[in-house]
Amino acid sequence: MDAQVSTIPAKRTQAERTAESDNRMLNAAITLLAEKGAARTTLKEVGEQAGYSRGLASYRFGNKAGLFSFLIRSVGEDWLEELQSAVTDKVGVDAIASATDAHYRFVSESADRIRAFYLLWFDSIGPEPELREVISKIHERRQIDVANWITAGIEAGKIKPEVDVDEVAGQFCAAIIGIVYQWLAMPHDNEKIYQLHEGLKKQMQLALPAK
Amino acid sequence: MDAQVSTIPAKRTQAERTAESDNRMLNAAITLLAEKGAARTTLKEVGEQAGYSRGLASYRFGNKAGLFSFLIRSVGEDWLEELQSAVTDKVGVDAIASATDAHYRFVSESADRIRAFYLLWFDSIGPEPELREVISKIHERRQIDVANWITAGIEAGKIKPEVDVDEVAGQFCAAIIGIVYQWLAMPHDNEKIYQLHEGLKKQMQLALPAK
DNA sequence: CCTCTACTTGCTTGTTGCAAACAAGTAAGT
DNA sequence: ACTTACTTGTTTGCAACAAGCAAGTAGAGG
Repeated sequence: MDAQVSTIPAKRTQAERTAESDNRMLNAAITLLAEKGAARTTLKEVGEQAGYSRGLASYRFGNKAGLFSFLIRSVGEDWLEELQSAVTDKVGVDAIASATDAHYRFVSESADRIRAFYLLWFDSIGPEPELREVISKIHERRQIDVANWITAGIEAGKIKPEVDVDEVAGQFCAAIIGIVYQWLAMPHDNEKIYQLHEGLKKQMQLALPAK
Repeated sequence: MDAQVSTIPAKRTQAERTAESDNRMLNAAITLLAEKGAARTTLKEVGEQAGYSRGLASYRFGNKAGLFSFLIRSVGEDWLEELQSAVTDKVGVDAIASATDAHYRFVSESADRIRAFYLLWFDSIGPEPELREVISKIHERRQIDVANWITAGIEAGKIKPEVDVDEVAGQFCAAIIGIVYQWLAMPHDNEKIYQLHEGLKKQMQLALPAK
């Protein structure tokens, strides 16, 4: 039931203690989410699987939404950066193609982190405002990133300046969400997920014609 | 708390009784779902708001998943037909444009039915197999409908025969899901939802070039 | 510089309330 | 009479909170 013990320095500062318990619980939550979904993941199990008591997750995060928003924040930051760094200094269609490829790679290697993250993403819609705000922020930032890639492409003279940047960026983000949905709904059908990413790249080429 | 009483014929057949309680509970569930989301909707409230006892929803549907899959089945059937009937006998890009317009219309009039339906749609991903099957069927059927519109367009000589029908159909369905996500996530921002539907129509025109 | 003591903070255990699920009963229709 | 719709009683399990215990921190007297 319990996890790694490894080297316990016997004497740790309070900050180290919480940092470790936070981390352990985060990992436990990710595993449980990927395994059983949000509804069937209990705070009790999170605490226990992290090697603590049934009550710790409750105590630390207040409630399920607290834990989940902590998770989204942690994973979300990394995730945005990972996508950005896949793009490096590319612009326009190239940037979007690289991001799409990277997205497919991450998703098809099926890391529990990503799965848990997107699960919460979908779990949080509906009129529960607790996670909504955190997630909205990530959506905004993602769409801004995409819009910037496009405008950079225009400024580099690689894309017709007439295109409606925000519209295409919105279209791209919506399509990614749709693809992720399919991925979560049918995790086995990798072929389809690949096809959807490829198709999206083609679509973006059409939507962002060269000058 | 309780709803319409209207004309109670005092003497009803058993079939009529269940039909009515089913209906009342369905409506109660739709209202509650749209109001509080899936997690906070309780079987107890569904029964009581429908004008029955706290236990009836449990008894009738077995469990939450039972109620939800009943709801998805009921609403899903109508919903597919409504979309199909908006297309009537159009083919190709026209059919897709009509369906997209209809989708926008339904969504922006914000009927609780549609909202509850799509809420469950997103709620059901993750490793809970109970609703997955029902929803997968609807996805399949929707994608087949779209593919048929496209092939009909090809056969009518309005679309280049080289297009990958399944790929474009998949792309369209994914995009719709992404749009619905945005709609549920930010119900106020109607302008954006309109823009996304319009953008999707444009994208489809590009993806389905005339012969 | 040590260390004893007061305190703060991390974590656990006890308890309450509520919903899901099921069982057993009552009432309405056949 | 008996079958089917519905209700009420009961169990189980989780979330949420409160109160207590234990580990770590700081500050004054030696």
